[in-house]
Amino acid sequence: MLELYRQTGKMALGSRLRQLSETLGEQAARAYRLYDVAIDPKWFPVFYMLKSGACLSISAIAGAIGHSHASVSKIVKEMAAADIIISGKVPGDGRINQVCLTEKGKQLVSKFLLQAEDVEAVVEELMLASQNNLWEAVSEIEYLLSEQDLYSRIKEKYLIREQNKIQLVNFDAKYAQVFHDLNFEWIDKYFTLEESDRVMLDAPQKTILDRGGYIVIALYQDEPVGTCALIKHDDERFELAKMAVSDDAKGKSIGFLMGRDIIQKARELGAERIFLESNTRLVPALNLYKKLGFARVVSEPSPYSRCNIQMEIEL
Amino acid sequence: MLELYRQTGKMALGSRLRQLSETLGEQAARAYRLYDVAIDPKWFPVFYMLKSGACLSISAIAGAIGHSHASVSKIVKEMAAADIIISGKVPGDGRINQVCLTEKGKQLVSKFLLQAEDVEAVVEELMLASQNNLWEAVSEIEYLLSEQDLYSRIKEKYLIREQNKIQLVNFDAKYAQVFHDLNFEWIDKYFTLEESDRVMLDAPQKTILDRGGYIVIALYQDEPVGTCALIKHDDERFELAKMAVSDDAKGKSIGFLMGRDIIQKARELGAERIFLESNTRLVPALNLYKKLGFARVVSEPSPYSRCNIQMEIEL
DNA sequence: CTATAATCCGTAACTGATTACGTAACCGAG
DNA sequence: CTCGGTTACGTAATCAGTTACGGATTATAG
Repeated sequence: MLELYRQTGKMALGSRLRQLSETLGEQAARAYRLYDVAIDPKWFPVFYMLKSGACLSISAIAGAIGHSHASVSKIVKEMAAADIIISGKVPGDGRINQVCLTEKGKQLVSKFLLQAEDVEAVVEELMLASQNNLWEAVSEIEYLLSEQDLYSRIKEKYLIREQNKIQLVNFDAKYAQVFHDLNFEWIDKYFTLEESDRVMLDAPQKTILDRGGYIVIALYQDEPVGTCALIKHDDERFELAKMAVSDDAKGKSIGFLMGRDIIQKARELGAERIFLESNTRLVPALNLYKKLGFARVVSEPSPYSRCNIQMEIEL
Repeated sequence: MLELYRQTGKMALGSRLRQLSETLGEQAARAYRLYDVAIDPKWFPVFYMLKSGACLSISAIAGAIGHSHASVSKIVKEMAAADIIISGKVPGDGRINQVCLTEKGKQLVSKFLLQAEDVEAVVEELMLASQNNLWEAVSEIEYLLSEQDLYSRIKEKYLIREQNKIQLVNFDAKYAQVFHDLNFEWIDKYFTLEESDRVMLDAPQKTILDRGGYIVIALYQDEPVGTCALIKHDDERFELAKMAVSDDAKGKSIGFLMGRDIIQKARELGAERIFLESNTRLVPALNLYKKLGFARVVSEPSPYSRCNIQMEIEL
């Protein structure tokens, strides 16, 4: 088993912890039988919460010991059957099931504390004999995870890996079909294609590039999955348009990368500002534009009927 | 929850580890969904064992990954249903179910390794950010427990606690009944009471103490639970006899403590050796005598018919 | 050579937790 | 004062493992 851990590496941390906790639990359970305290080890956390004599509600206990309320509910039922605790409604709030130790339960407390003391001492000795304190190590990891959870830490690595799969390349005749299809797809999905769309999608070379514009194609694992165009209106004023990403490749920041590239290109071409036209229905797109630095402006009506918002960025 | 741990102390180590491992497992599972590797996280250990392309038996895998064979059997069934592995009989041994990756399974390996790499990196970073390395801490604890398990470590503490509940006191008239009953009980259980027994049990003062002997009574939580007598035969030669411990109090080394006390007393009385008579059926008793330093001797036949062995210790 | 023990595996039942869901009680705004 | 939303709780189903048991096959001892 140690051999497995050597092979799998730290990925197996979770299952290794589980295994250790099981070993500990099992051996501790054996040891508890030495002391004649008739408490099932799984009752311990609940017992601990009540040992001072206070009465608590099911969910208060659950919250304190980090179990679900359902779990506490079951444990409480068992302990009540063993006559260690008594539970019942409390006048103040009819929903609450209040749980208290019985006399028998209170008598167990001192015995319980003795065995707790012994276990505590043993664990303490194990820690002292270690270079790395397990208890502290767990605390530290818990703290680190509270700052940023494991999921988002892994996701960061994942995103870096994904970004390396993305390449931005210049438009080329071989991407003409993709340029058409990706844009047709989303326009057709949300709106209806207009004549000006058709012209541009059919002949990007003539309508965009030959007029001093620029088109970037995003490749994901060498497959074209995104397009974005920079259309020249005059020497200072360019338009960002025809931003499209295939559904399969959404969520990989491809739009952001293309947008950044377009802005960079506009600067090179000597533009002073870029504007774009969009629709308030396209919330994710608007967020992307905002992230890229575009701000809303009011200006002349668009040639496209689908557009009800304009944004602009000063370079 | 952290509050609970502060209260319960290290006793909760096991459940704390379990909780951490659950958090890790759950978040990792979420993260794994990012990568499109259609492997259930619980399959990972099995997958890891097979990833090199080797074929293994169910129990070989179970042994290597530290699961029960039943668990591996279930996982293998699931993985086979997902077409990741294939299992079947092997000519050599008809009992064995050999498990191998399918082509589809083999294709998953490289993808799997990528995600493993990311998780590995994240966990590694967590460790580096900690003062106490969790991974190493677990290793150290596992090593310490392999030397002496948690159970026997706790038992040691328990025994010390128990020994403090044991007191040895001199015989007194108020213990006459106990002296009689405890000895009667065990003699009657294994053998039949003889006349010489009866005399001694009925009148220990006259037959033992007044003739220069000694009787020790062991108290457990202030209740008499053990007796042992030192009978004077002549100035140099004493006999250890009437060693009895109540069934309730067995397993607490009470016999050993009384024996040691008797030997000490014999030294004080100027004895040169102590002998005892017993029966080979009483194996635990013989072990105790050996532990006290007695060695087997052959000598004159005993006045008690139940005795078939003599032991002696030189002082 | 045969009887017994050991090994390998699968199924079933159990365990200690969880999530899902339904019900009853409470709360706050109209 | 009632009506939707929230809270407290219990029951049921689920989950990932376990132990228990039994059947088939192999190894071993007499």
